[in-house]
Amino acid sequence: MHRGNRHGRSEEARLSVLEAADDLLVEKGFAQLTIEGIAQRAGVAKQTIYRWWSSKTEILLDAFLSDAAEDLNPRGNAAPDDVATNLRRLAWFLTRSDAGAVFRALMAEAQHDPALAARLRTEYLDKQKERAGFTDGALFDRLVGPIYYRALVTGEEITDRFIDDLVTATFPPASRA
Amino acid sequence: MHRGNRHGRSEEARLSVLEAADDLLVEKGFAQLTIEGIAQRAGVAKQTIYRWWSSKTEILLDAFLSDAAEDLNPRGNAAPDDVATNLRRLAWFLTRSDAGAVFRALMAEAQHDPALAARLRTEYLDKQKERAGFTDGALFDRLVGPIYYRALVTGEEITDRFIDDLVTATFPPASRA
Amino acid sequence: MHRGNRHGRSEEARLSVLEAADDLLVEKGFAQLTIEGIAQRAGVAKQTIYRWWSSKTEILLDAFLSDAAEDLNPRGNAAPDDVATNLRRLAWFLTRSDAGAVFRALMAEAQHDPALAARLRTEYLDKQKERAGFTDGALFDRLVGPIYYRALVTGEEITDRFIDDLVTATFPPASRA
Amino acid sequence: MHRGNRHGRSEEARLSVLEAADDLLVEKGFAQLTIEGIAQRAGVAKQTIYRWWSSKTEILLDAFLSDAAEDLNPRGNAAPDDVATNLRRLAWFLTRSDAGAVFRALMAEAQHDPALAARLRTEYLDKQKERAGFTDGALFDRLVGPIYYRALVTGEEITDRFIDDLVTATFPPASRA
DNA sequence: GGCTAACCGAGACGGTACGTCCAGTCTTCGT
DNA sequence: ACGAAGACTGGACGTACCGTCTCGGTTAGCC
Repeated sequence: MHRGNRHGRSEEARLSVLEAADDLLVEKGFAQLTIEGIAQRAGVAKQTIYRWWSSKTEILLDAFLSDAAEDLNPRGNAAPDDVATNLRRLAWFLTRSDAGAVFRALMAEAQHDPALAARLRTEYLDKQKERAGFTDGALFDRLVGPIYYRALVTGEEITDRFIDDLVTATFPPASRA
Repeated sequence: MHRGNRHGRSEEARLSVLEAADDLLVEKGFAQLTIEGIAQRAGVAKQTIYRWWSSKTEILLDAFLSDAAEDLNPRGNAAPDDVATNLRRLAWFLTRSDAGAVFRALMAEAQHDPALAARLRTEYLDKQKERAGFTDGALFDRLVGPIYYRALVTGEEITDRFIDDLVTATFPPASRA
Repeated sequence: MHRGNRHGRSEEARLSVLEAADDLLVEKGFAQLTIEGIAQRAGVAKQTIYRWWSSKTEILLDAFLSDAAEDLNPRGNAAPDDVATNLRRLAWFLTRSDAGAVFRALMAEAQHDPALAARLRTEYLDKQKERAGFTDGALFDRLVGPIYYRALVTGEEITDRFIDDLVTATFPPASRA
Repeated sequence: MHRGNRHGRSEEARLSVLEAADDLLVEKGFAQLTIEGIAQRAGVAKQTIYRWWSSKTEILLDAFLSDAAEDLNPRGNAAPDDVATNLRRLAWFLTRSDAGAVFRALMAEAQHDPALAARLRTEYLDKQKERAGFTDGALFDRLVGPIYYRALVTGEEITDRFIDDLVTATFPPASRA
């Protein structure tokens, strides 16, 4: 593995930064996450971080997009059973996974960082919607909205029952026949 | 109003801190909001702030709870028409009002501050649900979840059409008769 | 001893900074002397240093002027015997004392720092000349110049013989009678 | 001129480094002179500098010795008239020439760099003394010392009058006859 | 005339210190 | 007793250079 030459950046440094950022976020939380801490944990000079990223959120976004997106690939289609399964996966992702912790931190920062908000939407949320196979955006929002609401806002547990009721109410049995 | 006295805290100082915090949040965003900045704008010593609040989020929470909660009082009851009206008010609050900006910032911080999250829930969200007159929490979440989702996550516009469809889907006409 | 209050600066902090700077200069030399190192050795925050001094040379000048000037008070008058004694003291100061090490460092910096050069002249050199009781500046320079030259430039030892010859040549015996 | 060969270093690179160092010293002063700056100005890679010089002072010394020494060749011998002329040339060199600026910077660094001090003495000062034709070192020092003193220490102007008095005092008319 | 060694430029790397900013604590004075 | 003022320790910020390194390109001189 090369480190510092005219071919450009060191992949080794890049990966250890992303991993360190991920780990430290989960360990100490966003507020206690510092560039200096990441550099130290990654065994990398601060300047190397500033050369390639402009802020800690950008590091997290990078880490999130590269190692988390695929975990979340919805499968199946918009049929109710598949929908329920995918919503359960979404709930697990948002509330239980490490990548979800990173996502919550990014979502939080996006509240006062429009550029980050835009990147999160185009590079993650929009792709989620596409992969889920929904043509009706409002319908999609009525399904995932309550999940995000509990995960990000109330913190209330997202039970299977909650998801089943949500799917049933959105696709009433009467309309299935 | 008294300043430097033996009669307890200065109401004048308290109000000018809350106002300064509110203003600076809207002007410069959460990240650029500092205790020192608030103290300077409010014409108050830093120590005075630390004596009564423990962090900038607590100042914001104080400001939010005292001057924004009442704006949001739902009216009417859980009947569909009132529900739609209240959801429209909620959407306006979250996306258009200054208090909404404070709320988004607080929500963001709550992602990595469990104490703040708890206070936001007990002192704001729970009361909202109560005042809205919903006995079924899951039903309430299916209604407001999509609103919060668009306001906090996707940033997509919350149109009247979106709200009407949401209400209609949640209370299908068939079930009204 | 007070530390940080509205009466102004902490004398304790001031003195420990000056002492730390002096010590570190002698121990490690000017190039290895850093503000961070001084702060650490003095048990003081970097900001406290930057609040009162603008550079490491200013700290050294402060230390030099306060603790070294009096050591050098010339005594007697411009009579040859007193002159020789005072020149010996000057030679010892420049080449052997800790304060002399600080002075050499300051002289060095003054080569590319006109403000420092000016302060050194007005606050130290001029006073030296005055205290020595010389009315003829050129005469004074012919006496001390060779001492400084050996101390700062050639590093050659300044022997008693060298000083005696210097005084004899400057005040020829013929002129004494 | 070649770049990339197996016959040793590029004269082109060497000269442009020396010139860049000289120029930058005069322009920005010793403290602001950096290896990176020299490399950039000279259009040369940093590594090329580190391959041939070990520090910025070594570059300056190289530049100084190669382009300044000859300017200073004393002429004539130790006779009073020649001496005065040579002292005037020395004063001009130290206070007015670009090479003098480099020399002052080197002298300054030599205060805390014994190796540099040694090289300056053997490769410049000793040769000066030899070329001046003085057998009595102390006598030489009594002549040049006051010049260096004013140039390096007090910054006071070195007038023709000052030099004439210096020579007269050192070689009293009575002793000439 | 292709090979190859020596030197070149470029520039990324791990580090250290810079000078600044803000956090949170403390002490004193004035009201 | 409280508020204003402001100095203090502490620590992260983002920047500038340090000195080291690896790489690809150029150019002799040799086979």
